[in-house]
Amino acid sequence: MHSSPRSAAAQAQDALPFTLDRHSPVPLHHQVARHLEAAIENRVLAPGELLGSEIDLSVRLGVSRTTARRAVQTLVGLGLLVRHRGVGTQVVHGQAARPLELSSLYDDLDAAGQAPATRLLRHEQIPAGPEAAAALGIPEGTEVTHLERLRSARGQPVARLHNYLPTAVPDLDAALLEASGLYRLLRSAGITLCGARQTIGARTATGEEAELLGEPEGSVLLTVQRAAYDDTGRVVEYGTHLYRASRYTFDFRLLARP
Amino acid sequence: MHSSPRSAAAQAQDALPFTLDRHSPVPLHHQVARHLEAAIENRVLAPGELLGSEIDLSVRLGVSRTTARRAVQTLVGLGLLVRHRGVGTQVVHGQAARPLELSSLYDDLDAAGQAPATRLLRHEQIPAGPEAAAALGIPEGTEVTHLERLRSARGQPVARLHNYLPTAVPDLDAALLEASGLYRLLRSAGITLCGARQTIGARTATGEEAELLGEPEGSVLLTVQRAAYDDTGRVVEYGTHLYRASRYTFDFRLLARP
DNA sequence: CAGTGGTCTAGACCACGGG
DNA sequence: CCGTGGTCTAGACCACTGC
Repeated sequence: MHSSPRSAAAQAQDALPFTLDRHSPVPLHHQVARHLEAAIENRVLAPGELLGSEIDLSVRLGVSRTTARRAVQTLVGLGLLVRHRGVGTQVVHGQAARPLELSSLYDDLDAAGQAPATRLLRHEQIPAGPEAAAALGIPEGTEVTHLERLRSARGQPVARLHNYLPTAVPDLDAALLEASGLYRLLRSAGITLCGARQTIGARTATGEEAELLGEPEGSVLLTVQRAAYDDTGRVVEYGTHLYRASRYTFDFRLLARP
Repeated sequence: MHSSPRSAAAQAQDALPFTLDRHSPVPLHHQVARHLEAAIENRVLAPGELLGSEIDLSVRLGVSRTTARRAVQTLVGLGLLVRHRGVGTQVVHGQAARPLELSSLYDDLDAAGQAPATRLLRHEQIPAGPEAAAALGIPEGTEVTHLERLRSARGQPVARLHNYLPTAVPDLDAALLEASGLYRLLRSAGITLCGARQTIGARTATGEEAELLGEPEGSVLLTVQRAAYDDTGRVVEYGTHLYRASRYTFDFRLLARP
């Protein structure tokens, strides 16, 4: 580590002359983490490269070791850095392993340039059936908001979406629902989703389903039931969806238990 | 919070008279987290119940606030506790939202009492094909270990599993492979998986696949491709699997990005 | 206003890994 | 051996909540 004239770690740190704003409302450790993340993203810090020690980092940034360490910890949690006791901290090899996201189909398609579109087939208040009631944790027959939507990408139907919301969400009109994803609208309404339980299966399509999705009868569908909850653990949305298996697959990441 | 004669929070804390072993190799914050988790699991701390403040907790346990806070933080990360500034920390409502695990099918079935069994159909060293090579990040034609297994539950076939390993794993014999899950064996061999990228789709079965799985030809299968990587981001296993959709669904949790 | 969680500091000791 | 990350402490100030 003391190879002359200067160690690789010291050189790596020289490439990080970013400044911190101590009067910003954004926490110091978060500022540090953001800058480190950007450096890794831009390959300023190459995969496998050793960062300087936490002590060095804290001294150079003028923060306590605890704060520097917390920033590093964040990136370790994101899978961008790896720490080895007695060795040091290095940028992870291979493609970064970003953690799982609670994805919105609309946003996913949008990000992939698939030109998503939505047709609102139903928007009503109905008494909750047994399945939706159980998933939402409310008594059967309670009034819930029910949505049925047909999602297309590049002009072709991809999915039929059924959603049940236990609370009436204001400002949830057809125009908005056809122009954006439901999760984005819920967030705008002040409902922050924290996670979801999800079940994926597959079966053949009924005649009605096949016609709606533009598939031959008996073709293969992916089925999804998803219950999304907020940060208090309350289920705020339950959906049961069908995807054309010929045009869609689920792609996501798993994290091992620590 | 100062209702006489004693606050609910104080009562809740009285139910946690656990002792800490300061000479144990297991960290204090982890001991605290384990005990808190058990208390929540056993409903000693009821959902929605307020814990005492972090200061109280640290004083009662005789640790610093930082240590107590770290334990609480762990459980917040696990989705068991929720914190609100100015209010306090409370046990999450509804069913606990345990985070996602990198599951082993064998262990999942075992835990569900489904009496899993494995038949080893193939175990060989072969040159990597284009798909496996790309997934493993190695040149095409490199020698890899290839496994083909048939997984059953309660005597009925459930899945056909193909696995590719870039390194020859010693002690990977038929007896072990038929008596346990692959991930458990890899862990025993010192390979610790950290996460995985996964794609789930569906299609109909070919005649050969249908026969192997005991399904009629043309029945629906769930398809899974999974690349598992270790803590350095290197892919250490690639698998492509088929599941009988009539007998299996994927059940897992998603966490929203923070 | 008092109490809460959120952040930050400047120290300390330990366990591990490499030279 | 020394440097690393892993843990822990005792204090401090702030922003937010509810009364």
